[in-house]
Amino acid sequence: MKKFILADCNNFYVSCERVFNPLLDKKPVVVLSNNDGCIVSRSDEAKKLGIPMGAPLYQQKDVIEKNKVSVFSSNYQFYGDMSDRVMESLEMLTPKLEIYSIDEAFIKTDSVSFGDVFKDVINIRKKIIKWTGIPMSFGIAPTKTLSKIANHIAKKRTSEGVFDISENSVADDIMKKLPVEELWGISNKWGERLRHMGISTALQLKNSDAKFIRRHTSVVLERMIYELRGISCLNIESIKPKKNIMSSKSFGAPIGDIEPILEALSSYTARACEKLRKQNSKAGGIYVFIRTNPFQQKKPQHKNGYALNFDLPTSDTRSILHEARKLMRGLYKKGYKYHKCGIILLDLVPDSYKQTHFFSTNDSDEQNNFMKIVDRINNSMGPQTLFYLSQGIEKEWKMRSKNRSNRYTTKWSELLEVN
DNA sequence: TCTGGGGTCCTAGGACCC
DNA sequence: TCTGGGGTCCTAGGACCC
Repeated sequence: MKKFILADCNNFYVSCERVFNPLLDKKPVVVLSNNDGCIVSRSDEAKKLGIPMGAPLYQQKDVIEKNKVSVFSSNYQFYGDMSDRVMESLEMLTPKLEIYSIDEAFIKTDSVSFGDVFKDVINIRKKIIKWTGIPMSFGIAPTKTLSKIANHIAKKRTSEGVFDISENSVADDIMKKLPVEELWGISNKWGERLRHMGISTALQLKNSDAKFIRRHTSVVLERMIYELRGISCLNIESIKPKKNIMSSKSFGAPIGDIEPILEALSSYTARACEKLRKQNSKAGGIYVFIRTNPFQQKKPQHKNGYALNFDLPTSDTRSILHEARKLMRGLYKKGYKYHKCGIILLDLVPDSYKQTHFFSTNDSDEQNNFMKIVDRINNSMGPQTLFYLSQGIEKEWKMRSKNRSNRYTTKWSELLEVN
């Protein structure tokens, strides 16, 4: 019998912080998004205080101060490295793995007996904690969608962190009480439409007419119905190169002048190009955008974006920088306080892709070698060892990050000290 | 004062062709 | 007074995820 298992790290960013700082155990802890804007990870204790997921930090100041909640700025270098450790461990212990996000992976197994899978998973969970320090939950089911539900139950209702929802009656019992919006792939908007159609629980969706739903909504929901019935429509996906690569950030403070905006854009562009070369791709075009703060509707609003296709796909930071900055000069308007800008690399192709352009005189080998050297230096000596002057040196646009923990696992200078 | 960043997939509708 | 129909491809935008 084929099974899907969803393995999910509990409160991942908080758990990472706790690995190197055990004093945080059993205490309320939250981790913030970029720019210290929103709360994106909460310990169980913080959840109990009623701090919602995604809430802006400033709205929770009172409850945080009153309850002495520990607050951390995001530390993605650190979390990314911890994620690698967890995923590599899972890969060693399981037959087939799809890494779905920084803290989640689907496992597919063809094991025969139900009892064995459960016991195996309990053991896997123990090993991951021992090797990495990160607690995980596992949901076992005949389809991906059901494994999501099982995982949810594993987190909420079990002490061993593993739940199997393969038994039909068990599944129905749980789905009867599960609001339709809590399903993987359904959110407020769709939930509302379904409720208008008289469907408010997962069980009702499972038992509704798939063809009717397809006609009135979309193929996505039709597939979901089959998945809820235990008929697998979504398989394990192998690692694919990204189709788009984005880099964007809101500024540490609103900016009116174009120069710092161009610097910020240059930095994001350099970052995006690094990611591009890391997955051995070239970009066929770019989209550059800029906007004011949409939360401040009383102030003048401006939002603009523009796409450009290259003559030939490229991964050379220098030429992409040049085009991106040119686009930005066209997008920017004087008189606004801008809040965020960014770039998306589009139409990615493998870098082996060669097509000579009739008028092109580019020596692309020379370009590739130059970029390879830059990447190698930055990889071995640390990010930003080499950077482009257009990224600026003062960096007044730089994001806020008041309470970042050490990059314990990726920086020699920030190793944990034991006294 | 302060509201994340980075992705994917699907659909509708326009452009274009014969 | 009358002005085709059917197919494909592409793009923008919506919705969703973590």
